[in-house]
Amino acid sequence: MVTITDVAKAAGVSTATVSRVLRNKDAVKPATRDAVLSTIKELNYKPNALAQQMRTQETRTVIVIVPDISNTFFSDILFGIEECAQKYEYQILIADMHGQPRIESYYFQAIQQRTVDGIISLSANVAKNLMEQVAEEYPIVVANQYLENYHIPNVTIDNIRAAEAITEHLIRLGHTHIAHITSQPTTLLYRDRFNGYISALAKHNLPIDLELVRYGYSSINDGYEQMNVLLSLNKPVTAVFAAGDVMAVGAIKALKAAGRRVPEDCAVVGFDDIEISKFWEPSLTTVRQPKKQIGEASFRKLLTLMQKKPLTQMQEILDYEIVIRESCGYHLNRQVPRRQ
Amino acid sequence: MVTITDVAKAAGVSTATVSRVLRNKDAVKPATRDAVLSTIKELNYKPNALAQQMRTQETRTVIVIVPDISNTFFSDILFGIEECAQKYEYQILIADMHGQPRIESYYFQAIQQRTVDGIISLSANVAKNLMEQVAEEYPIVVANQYLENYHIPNVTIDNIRAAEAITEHLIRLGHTHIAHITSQPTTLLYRDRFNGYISALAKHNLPIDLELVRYGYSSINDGYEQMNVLLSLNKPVTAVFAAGDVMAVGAIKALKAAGRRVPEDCAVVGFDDIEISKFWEPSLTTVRQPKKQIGEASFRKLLTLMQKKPLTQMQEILDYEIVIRESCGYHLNRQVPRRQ
DNA sequence: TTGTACGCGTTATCAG
DNA sequence: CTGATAACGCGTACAA
Repeated sequence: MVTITDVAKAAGVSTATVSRVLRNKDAVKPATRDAVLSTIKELNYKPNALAQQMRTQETRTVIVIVPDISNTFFSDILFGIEECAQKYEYQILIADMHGQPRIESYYFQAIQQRTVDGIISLSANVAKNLMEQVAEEYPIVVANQYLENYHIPNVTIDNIRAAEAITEHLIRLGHTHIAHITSQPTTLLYRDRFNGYISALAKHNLPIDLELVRYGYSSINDGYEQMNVLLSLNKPVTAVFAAGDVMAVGAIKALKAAGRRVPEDCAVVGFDDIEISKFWEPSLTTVRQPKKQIGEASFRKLLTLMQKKPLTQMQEILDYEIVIRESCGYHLNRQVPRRQ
Repeated sequence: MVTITDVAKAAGVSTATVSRVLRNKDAVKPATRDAVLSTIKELNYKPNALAQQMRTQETRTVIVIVPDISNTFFSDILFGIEECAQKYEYQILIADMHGQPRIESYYFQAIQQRTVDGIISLSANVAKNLMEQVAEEYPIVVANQYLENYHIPNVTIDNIRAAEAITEHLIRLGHTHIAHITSQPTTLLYRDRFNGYISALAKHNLPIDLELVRYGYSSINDGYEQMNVLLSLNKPVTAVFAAGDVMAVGAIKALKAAGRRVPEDCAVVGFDDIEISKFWEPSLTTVRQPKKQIGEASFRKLLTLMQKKPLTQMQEILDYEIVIRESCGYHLNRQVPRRQ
């Protein structure tokens, strides 16, 4: 391995000068600079990043903790993060949790080992004490998710209002018996969406039937199974609000398998607006989260933290948008499905 | 920041002893070990990974270069890599190319900077000279992809035979006019699949019409557009072999949009067996690649390289499997669609 | 069983 | 403009 010392010797200068040429900052006589550059090329010298990082105490690397990278919702957020990071010459590492919370904890340790300068977590499932302790000392931003009573910077949409809005969309279409398929209520995110759903029903004086609220995790299969449970209840449900597009897709499959048409016999709406939603049949009415912007905003927040500048706001709330496609039945020129 | 020296001082021992306790290798008197451990806990000392890596000259980190992480095909391979890496206590970094080849080059540089111990590339789009030069000196494995005349270890299936097999499956179902939607022929992978397709047709004395071979990239939309081109040709096509499931899905959408039933009016088969394929309607007949095993095998190969052990075989060919679902029409109790 | 001392490859400080 | 030299935090001969 060729080091800076080798280059210095070969070029007949000191290592300091080579370093200066490399960092292109301090003044160096053009002649010596050229000499150094040519020997660098000649020896095919590559600076040892490890040594640099150790010396400067910064890695210019940020780790993003992703619950499940195969979900395009997360990869879209990631894209926003990466684009923004590139501008500021930061490198992004991706840590896929594969649903194992201990992986997140692991990376929360990693930052204490100085191998990254900051963390963006799209999960926030770490134990509260570890999270707060680490966040006190190191740059950490939580995106998409957030936690009650935590003092950790985060970026999200207003999940309560968004859930309320899409539920009201169904209500406006005439539905009065709307089911809700959601994920684990231990996650604040899903509690918010649930609350938005309930609040919309209440606002319109619709009956609230908690049996119509079904809890899965977040896979297609979970949506499928919970929809089957709903069907087995034999209740007059004419619409379903799934707290995520992936589960909505599963619900649609279950309905079709049971011989129900979507949206004619039962409307379905989702949440997130992932890539597949517009390709699905029927295409999905859903809440679009500004995924790329969530990514950008969270990186910017993290950058402020890493630069030790003051944070103007702890919590950043971005705008959502209701995307109306086929699965809600909006475009049908007919009445709401009759209750069974 | 608390360093090993701080711990040593506080515990009243030398840094060497602290280091020994940490690495749990050399003999240390139980009493002193306990003392050291308790002060470590007390001071909340975390070893600086950067310094460790610099000292040992290894990072126990491997980078995986992925063309597009939002494609579940790649995330499934990644899963196999990660699982295997964990066993050997290696860390995985994911580098998403977002279709930009220069990102791959960037990471090929990264290894020369010692920030990772090895590279697994699922892309292999780097310039040949850079690739070979780097591979000569550093541990590199190419998976899924491969290159002609390169001396770089790689793991794949036999794409030629697999393509031939699935084309023959269509032929056995009675199809004689089979189109092929594929990706850029600059990629050896797709040339192989094309060759398998041609070879199957030739073997069964079927006419070869190169106008029925359409080139997109690899998105749903590419499949959609190329299928529309095929339709506009007004040729008696009754089956389509798409060189990837994503494009197959696009083709199915185009067929449906044109009012053709799949598989009744036109059969479609894909390649890869990605997650969505079994959920799509109709579910996709395809070639299943052993994604997890590809991941595992490529990590194992890389490990051998990193340990500087001799490689028994440069090229590892894994088994594929034809997965028969709905889209090929195998389960229909009817004749092959009549040609238009 | 433990401590001393050196070096990993850089960058930054301080003289010159 | 350039060169010595001291860190950065750790692991490891070597000595004790």
